[in-house]
Amino acid sequence: MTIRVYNTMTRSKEEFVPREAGKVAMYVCGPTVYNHIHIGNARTFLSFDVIRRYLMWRGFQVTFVQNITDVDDKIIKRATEERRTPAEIAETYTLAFRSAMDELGVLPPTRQPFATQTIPAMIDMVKRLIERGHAYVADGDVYFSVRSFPGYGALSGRNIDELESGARIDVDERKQDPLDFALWKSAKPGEPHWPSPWGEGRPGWHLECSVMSEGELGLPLDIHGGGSDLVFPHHENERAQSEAATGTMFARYWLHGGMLQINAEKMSKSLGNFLFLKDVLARYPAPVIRLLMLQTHYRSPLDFSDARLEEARAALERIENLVRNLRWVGEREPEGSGVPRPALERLSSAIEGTRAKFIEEMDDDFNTAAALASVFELARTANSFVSEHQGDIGGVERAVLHSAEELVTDLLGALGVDIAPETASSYPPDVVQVAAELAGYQGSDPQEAVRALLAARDAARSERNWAAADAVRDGLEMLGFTVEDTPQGVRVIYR
RNA sequence: GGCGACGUCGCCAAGUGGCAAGGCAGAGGCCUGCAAAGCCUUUAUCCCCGGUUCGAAUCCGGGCGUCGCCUCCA
Repeated sequence: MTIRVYNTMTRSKEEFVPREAGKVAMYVCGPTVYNHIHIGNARTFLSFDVIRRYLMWRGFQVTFVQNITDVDDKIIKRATEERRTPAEIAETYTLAFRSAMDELGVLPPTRQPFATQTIPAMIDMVKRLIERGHAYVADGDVYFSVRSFPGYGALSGRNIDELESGARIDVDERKQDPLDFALWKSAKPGEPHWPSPWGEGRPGWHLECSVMSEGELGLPLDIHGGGSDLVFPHHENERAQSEAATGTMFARYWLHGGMLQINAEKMSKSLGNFLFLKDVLARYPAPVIRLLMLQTHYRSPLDFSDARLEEARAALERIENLVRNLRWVGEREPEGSGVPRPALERLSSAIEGTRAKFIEEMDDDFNTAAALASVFELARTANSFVSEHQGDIGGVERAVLHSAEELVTDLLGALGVDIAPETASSYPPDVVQVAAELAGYQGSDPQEAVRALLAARDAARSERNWAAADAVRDGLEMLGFTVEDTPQGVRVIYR
């Protein structure tokens, strides 16, 4: 079985064959650290986190490199506004970025180079481009000559002449062609600067990704990823620089994620309709946000809203309940005499079928929505099995149900969704007080207190004293517990 | 103006030639002392018009609508 990916370069799905068997060299454009990242940035990083995790799950050794762009016009602008140095701005938002990614559950990159620590290699690439006739110096600036690179436009599907006629490009006298872009910019007073053969200056956008990806991974990269708004000009220019400088293919597969929208419009800082990731994380747990993203294919536009977050929350609960139900059955002593063989075999084959379907869908350009559907179908099958046969669960059945539980957590884990285990250790201390009032509990241990409350409720129920029983349940629910009476007895969930 | 993507149930969404996945929400029912969880039942000639085909949501042409890129953008 092979994995197929949609390659922007060829506009088609292709079989994924890495340059070295079993290993994947992956580069995803990281943030320019001039502000907190927004939920649209987060979508892209989440999409590539899922791709990376899935490739790992499928047995590839993935080297994942993501840059931090810590020198840029926007950082300088922000620094001026806040009367801080660009380095301070960059540091502040680098730390914010890392902690937000961590909270979102995005795996840290294998390596995360900084643009400012790669300046000599950038200067070196600019030199190579000048030597090869792909760049020229003008007044302390260095420009890349797009006409010197025959494949320019191939990635984004445009040609130079059309771009020029469409032109909203500022005409700069120093450029030989309006589409030429800066490799090196001479520094104005007060701007960060580094010495170079062309005078004090700083690198242009695009250059850092070319240099860092090559430096960390070597060429060609297997996967180069980013949001679809980076296709032009950023990735087009990166590719032109790198291939012109090295004569080697830059990236084997170009993957681009769809835009996140709010009210059917792209969210962007310039439109002012953006949400910071940190603010969304303050209201919804990371797995809810991740599940919302997973329910749409990574290349499609995704409309983001509170309503969709609520839906995702409910959908995640369905999966969590499934796992909880399976664990609950698995932890009981098997008492039943067994389930008819055909029913058990249907369950077993559903479990195997789910794994196969999940892999088939994910192998097809990371179709997370369809892969998730296979898990939901298993939920129905396993839940009905339990509800139909709950009195007959024996050792064999228990083992099969346990394998279903393991499969669900494994598959969701492959997508980066951790199904939270029950954490009995973190019961709130207030429960002791409630237990003292309602159950005459004398001790100080929250877990014992809960047990005492449940025993008191049980006693009340057997006397058909519903008021007393419900008082216990209400007391527990006020503290965040959910009390459920199952055919196997009462269980309590704390979240 | 140029290039590109998309239009599938009330909402979200998968599905690129052969009986239209899944999630959320709604309705009815089962289970329960009541709940919770769960189960069952229930809602789609796939934007419109033509064409190709034995057969089209899926391919082709036209129309309408939405969005993205072309300028910093994930």
